[in-house]
Amino acid sequence: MALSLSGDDEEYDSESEQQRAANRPKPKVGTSAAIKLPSNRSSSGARRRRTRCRKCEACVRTECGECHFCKDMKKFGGPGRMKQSCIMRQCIAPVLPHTAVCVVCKEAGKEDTLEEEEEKFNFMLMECSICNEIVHPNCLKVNDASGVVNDELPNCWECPKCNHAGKSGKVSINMGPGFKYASNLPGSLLREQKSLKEEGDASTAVKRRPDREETPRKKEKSDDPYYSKLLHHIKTEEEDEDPYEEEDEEGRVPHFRGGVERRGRFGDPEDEADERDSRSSLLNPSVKTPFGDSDQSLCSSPQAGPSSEGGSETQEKGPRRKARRKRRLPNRELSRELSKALNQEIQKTEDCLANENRQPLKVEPQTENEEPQRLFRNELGDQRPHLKNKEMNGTPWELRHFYPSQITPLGFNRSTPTNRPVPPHSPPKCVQMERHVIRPPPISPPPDRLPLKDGKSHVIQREVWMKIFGYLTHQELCVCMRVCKTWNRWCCDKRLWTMIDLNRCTSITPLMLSGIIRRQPGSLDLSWTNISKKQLGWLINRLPGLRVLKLSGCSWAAVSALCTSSCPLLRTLDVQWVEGLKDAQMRDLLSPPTDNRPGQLDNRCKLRNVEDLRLAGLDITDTSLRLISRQMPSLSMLDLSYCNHINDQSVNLLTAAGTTTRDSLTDINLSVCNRVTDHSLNFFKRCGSICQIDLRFCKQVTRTACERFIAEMSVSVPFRLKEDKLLQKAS
DNA sequence: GTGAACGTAGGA
DNA sequence: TCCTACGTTCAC
Repeated sequence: MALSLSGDDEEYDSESEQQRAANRPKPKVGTSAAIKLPSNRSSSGARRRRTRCRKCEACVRTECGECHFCKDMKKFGGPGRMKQSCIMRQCIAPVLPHTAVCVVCKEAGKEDTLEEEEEKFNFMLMECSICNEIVHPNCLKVNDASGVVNDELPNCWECPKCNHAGKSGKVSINMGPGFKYASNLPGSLLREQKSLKEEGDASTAVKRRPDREETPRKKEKSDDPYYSKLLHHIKTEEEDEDPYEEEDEEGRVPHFRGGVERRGRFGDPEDEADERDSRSSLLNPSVKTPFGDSDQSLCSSPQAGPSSEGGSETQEKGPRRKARRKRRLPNRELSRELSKALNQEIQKTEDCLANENRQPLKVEPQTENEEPQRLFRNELGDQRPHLKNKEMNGTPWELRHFYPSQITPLGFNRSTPTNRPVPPHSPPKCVQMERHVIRPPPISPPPDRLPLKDGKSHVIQREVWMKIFGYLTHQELCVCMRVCKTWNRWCCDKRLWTMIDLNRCTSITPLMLSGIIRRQPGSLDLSWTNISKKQLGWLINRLPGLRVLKLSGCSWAAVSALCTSSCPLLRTLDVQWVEGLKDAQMRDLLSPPTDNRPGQLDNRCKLRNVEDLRLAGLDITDTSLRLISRQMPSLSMLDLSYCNHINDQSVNLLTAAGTTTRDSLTDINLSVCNRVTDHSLNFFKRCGSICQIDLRFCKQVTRTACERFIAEMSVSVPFRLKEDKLLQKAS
């Protein structure tokens, strides 16, 4: 028995009840939270709590003061009930406490006193993720077995005894060292499938064992010195991560990731499509079409994860989809490729992590057909009427497709309206991810140099490689990630992922979400995706450093996640063409966060630091503009194009005396606002910082008025007409 | 299913 | 002794 806490639990229950009665406001029934550590720690014992390494990037950061947990802290005015570390300070490599000792010799780790790497390993404390026993490997007298080192978590392995006995790490699904705040992950997003627990241990034990033996991260202690193994990484990597070998493995997990997809990028597209079709037919005759087109493959395919939501578009029949594909824009293709590659890479990372942590990522279906069928039944349930035939904001969809392609205002990275992806009706139902911690990435993922086959290291240092990687596109980075483990780690460096663009990716999967968190981008483009409210809320709460968020074309249901979450550093918010976003919703968006803890009051606008706000195509009126001018003192760029309710009075509001926007606005886009007239130009004369006024396609604005504006402003600020009715400050 | 709450381990 | 925060439970 790996974790036989039952006895302790019973004993502790009564005790903790008494304690709680005194401490908790509301008496609760049940067991206490913490595990009582037995005085004599043995193999039957509870796990040692881990503590900060105090060295990693996260540990040396200061608290952000803005995240969920910071806000709870007393020092930030919170009640201090949650007692959790700042999201930004989640230690990347939590270590055993200083008080930990070897269960055999009762001594602490002694690796610091040794020079030889192999000796270091033998005398460092290693905690078994299965039996929790902490020992010096040297103190073990088991010669015919091997320990499996988890190189993601310091001092963690599966001890030779457990490994030899064939015990699996499954028992530590929620208990394993380093699995911090796993329970804080929304279960519907990141969770091992419920059935995982319910399904028979016997069957999973039988299954998982071979999986574990194939894990690329595994290191056998036995005869090979540990660190010489590390130095031979590159060799191991090449063997372990052979693409074709992996392909075999992927074939067994068809609903998560298909090897054909990856290979497809190197081969003939038509052949690949055929092969996908045939393979998918083999895998699941009922799920044929999604494989037939590459834009499906990006992430809403069964490979991309069972939570692939919605996507009625993705369920369309092959020929029709192929025809449409040819009309698509190159950036869309790129975006698809990227999301596909990202998804693959993320899945790979998840697989590795799951293996490292000895946790099953998923339960393989009993038959190959089983899981995909279930998935698609789930997805097909809800299909919204296609919005292409609808009108929004009084502008026919056809026109909305037409105009933006002609108008590309300078300084505004406008997303063009397109077919809105079908949003998820409900949070993912059958997500299969283990409850491992999603930690922010280290700034400089180890090792420092690329290990070579001959045991030496490559002459080029990591930082030089990083500079080279810096020239690659994300798509290319995803390819590099498949080269070897070291490159996989290095390419995950968040410096290479400051911007993540999933624009028009029709399905956002949990794997993608965790990949995003791991990369901690400063800029995230989720425009025209079917991200759900829960997913978005989960993301925002874990991206405290997010500065640019693009959600154009998403549903208000999803965007409303911004109402309850806080993104203090957000500078750019793009909510163009968000369906259902009107004045009432803007009010919710601009009101103080609703997730304040009791006793904690933050009346400041969640979006108070936004400088660039994109509201094109929304049915908003002066009511929203009043709020904006009050709540966004730093707003300098405002896109109100295609807002048919915007008129001269709106401009008057934004530029009125006493408003912050009067002085902060530098760029304003009012193109295709048909109620705006020449009179608005008079109001803009009051703006001290205005540099660009876009009035293109405003029917009631005349060129004469623009020229008059330029003439009158020339005394103080020289303007010019860059295009018809596009006024720009002359530099 | 989810995340707030909390006992207490561990460090200063 | 005080503070931080890990790892757990359980109310919602």
